[in-house]
Amino acid sequence: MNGSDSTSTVPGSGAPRRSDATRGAILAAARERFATDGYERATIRAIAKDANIDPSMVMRYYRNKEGLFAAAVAIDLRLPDVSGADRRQDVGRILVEHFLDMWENNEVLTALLRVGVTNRAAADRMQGILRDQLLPVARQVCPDPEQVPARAALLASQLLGLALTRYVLRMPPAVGLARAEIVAWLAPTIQRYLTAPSP
Amino acid sequence: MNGSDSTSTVPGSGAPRRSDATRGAILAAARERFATDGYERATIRAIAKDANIDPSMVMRYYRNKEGLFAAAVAIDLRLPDVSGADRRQDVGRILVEHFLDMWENNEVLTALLRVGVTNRAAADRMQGILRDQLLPVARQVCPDPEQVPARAALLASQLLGLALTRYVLRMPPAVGLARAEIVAWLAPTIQRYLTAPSP
DNA sequence: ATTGTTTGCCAACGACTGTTGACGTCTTCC
DNA sequence: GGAAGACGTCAACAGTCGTTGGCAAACAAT
Repeated sequence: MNGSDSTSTVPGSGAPRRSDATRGAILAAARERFATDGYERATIRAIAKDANIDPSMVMRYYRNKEGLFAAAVAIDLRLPDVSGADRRQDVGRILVEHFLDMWENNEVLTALLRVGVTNRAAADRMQGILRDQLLPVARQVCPDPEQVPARAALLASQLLGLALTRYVLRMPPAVGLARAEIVAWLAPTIQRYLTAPSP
Repeated sequence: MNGSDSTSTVPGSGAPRRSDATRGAILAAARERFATDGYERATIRAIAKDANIDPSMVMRYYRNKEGLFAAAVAIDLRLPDVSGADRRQDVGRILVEHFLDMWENNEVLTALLRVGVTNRAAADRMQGILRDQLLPVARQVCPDPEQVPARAALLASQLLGLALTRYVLRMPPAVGLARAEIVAWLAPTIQRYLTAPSP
């Protein structure tokens, strides 16, 4: 089938092992199952079957189901730099477009949201992403540093809400929105949450 | 300990049965478990234990786990009428305040969102609520009838996103927002999604 | 007092879960 | 060559799940 995709094996450290193909297949299958089924219903047996290996291999390479999930779901939002004065007044549009690209090309985001709703560890992971990746962006464009967390939370609420209705719940009217429509409607909202004077 | 609360027994039809207290206890325990644990981890055994009865009673009265969930989670958003010309220009604030009241006093909403993310039947139920309860409100205030579904979807994305970050994921900065802050920030967003000319 | 029905508890079923350990095979190094 | 270890398969464990049927007590109707 394939040999390497954008989110494949080799995190960059350690020598290449003979089992890297298997490890990669497990991770790919795990990501897909977690994304579509959530944590509990994503069975290790089902994941192993998808990866065409024995369930015990999953345990050998990732210790736990927890360990598998932790290894399968690592998220880097790759948020762009918006500190430039010119980009700062477009931060709404830039962020919305970036998020749409991310969500449509990376099933890991769906997996994390689906699992985070019922799994504490995954919810904590999402908090970490908000704190380490979203908050710095808000800091770049917010007028008052003290309001940064609140404004980042508002930002997260709108973006995650869109992802929830469109990519997780798949509500028809949310799925039916064209990309340009979403950007046109949401960009001003995000722009206001981040840069407008507090109301 | 209590005898009757706002969401207790007797849906209004049928003769009162001797087991109504038990049925109510089961439903109350089920709502709490579904709200905090999601569908899979909300065990029938755990629910029965909370209600101080035998697990088999749950099956007798609600047939299935599915049946129990269907009986436990029935949602009426009690959305206010906003057709009046004076209320129409306040629809953003009115809806946000109404949703905050709902979410903070009704654990059933949390249950439905938590379960809907991984359970098809619950997701369909949410679609039904959007269609039957949210869409009519949007129809009352939208300029162009053709845009009603899209605008209702935007409305849902912002309100569900807030509920997700604040009541389900419990992200600290979202939990830390004061009620007045939320209303001040979100009301203009909702107002715009529903009434502004399309961008 | 006797029926029939409702309510409840108990024990158990089959299926499925995460996880473990033993065992054969293939690769690698000396 | 042989030794050491990585890789993979198989069978099984202990536990939990939803669900079922039988049986005793409490009630209702006659």
